[in-house]
Amino acid sequence: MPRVSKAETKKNRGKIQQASARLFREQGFKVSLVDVMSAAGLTHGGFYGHFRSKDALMANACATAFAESVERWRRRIGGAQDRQSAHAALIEGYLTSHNRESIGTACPIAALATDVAREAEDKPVRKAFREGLEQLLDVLTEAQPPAGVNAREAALAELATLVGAMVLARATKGGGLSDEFMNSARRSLLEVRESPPAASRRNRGR
Amino acid sequence: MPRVSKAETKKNRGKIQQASARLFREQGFKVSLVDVMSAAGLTHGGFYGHFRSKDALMANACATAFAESVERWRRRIGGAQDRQSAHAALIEGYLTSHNRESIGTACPIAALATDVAREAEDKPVRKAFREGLEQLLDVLTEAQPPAGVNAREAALAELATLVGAMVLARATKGGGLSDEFMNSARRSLLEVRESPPAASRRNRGR
DNA sequence: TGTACATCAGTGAACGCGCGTTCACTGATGTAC
DNA sequence: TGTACATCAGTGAACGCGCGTTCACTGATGTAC
Repeated sequence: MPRVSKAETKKNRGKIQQASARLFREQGFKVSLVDVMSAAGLTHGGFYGHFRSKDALMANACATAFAESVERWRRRIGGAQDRQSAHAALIEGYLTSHNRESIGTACPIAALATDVAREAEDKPVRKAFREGLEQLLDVLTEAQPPAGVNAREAALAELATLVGAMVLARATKGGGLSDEFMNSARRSLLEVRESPPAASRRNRGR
Repeated sequence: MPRVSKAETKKNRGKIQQASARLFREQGFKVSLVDVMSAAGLTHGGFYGHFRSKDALMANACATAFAESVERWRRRIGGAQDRQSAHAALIEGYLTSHNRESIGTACPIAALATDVAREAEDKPVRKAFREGLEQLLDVLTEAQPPAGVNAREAALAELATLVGAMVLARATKGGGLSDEFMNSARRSLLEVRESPPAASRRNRGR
């Protein structure tokens, strides 16, 4: 069993990344290395052949999870006709019950932001998280309808609403409150910017 | 040292509640009972004279933290002249750098929602969290300016934005992004509902 | 009010368990000839 | 292409440590007389 081919080793590293990206999102960074390695189909002793420490894995798992999400978000706005529908696609794609249940494959911000906030500021996971977050923020900024003066400013507030609604929907899962959060947030985000703005409504008699 | 008076016992219980409400918010439920008891000025063995289990303490700490917050929110809207300024007082009181730093005494939703979501649905902490959240939601609903059709619906989306912005501001603390989240969320929440609505702006020539 | 004693709040050692990390070992892989 | 052997990816036991929970013990408190 020991001494596996280079291709196999690379595959094993990928399995550890995938397993940790999923398990950390699902259960937080408290997941043990034994559990991560076991989910990757390996024994725990080999871990340090792939990563320097658990801290390093946490950062790597963050980057892996964000890469997935960025790709998914880009695919969503890529399939839209204009910015308005790209914007709606991101919001409607985010606030789904599927994302609420499948924490291990969904947004790393909603899953890990609180855990990251508790890590010391010099830990590598904080940098990986910030960089990934900036990328998702860029996608959301690009998808802002042109009405707003400052697209980044609007995207920042929207991201807060999206993440907050998802976190609250998960914490209240099991009661009606959970759906209420997702529906209210979705309506609030779509109505404000997507309905004809007041200025043009004033001109509708023209 | 052992066998303390009944008044002292009650005080000790209060110290455990305060210590756990603070430490759980700061570091999550992973804080050990040794650390909680030590922060309360006691040794760990005596814990089970006050609470049945760590699960019971988690629920109790949640309730304690929410009680504090509800009182604070009610005080804020109580000091306001009308609903519009009560609404602004809640938002401006929430999105402060003081609340961002002082996690142990700030909003239990922003501090614990993700941890609560990871607990099994039959754990007592989930019920305590849901009940506390409903109370804060009620205060925010009462403070909604009368413009909106559905005050609860508006409050749900606003709470998502508030909690999301705080969670994101904490996770990105140390960079400029952190302030950006708080400022964007504050402006977004105040401008939408507090600026004169389009209808009345159209009538300003009257 | 004073005395005798049962109660029980808090102590600290101990329990079985799981954690992150280290390390001697194994044997298939990859390389040098 | 075939052979000999050094390399090193993965294994599993072990390390010191901290966890939630239990429990025998202590001695001041609270009560019965």
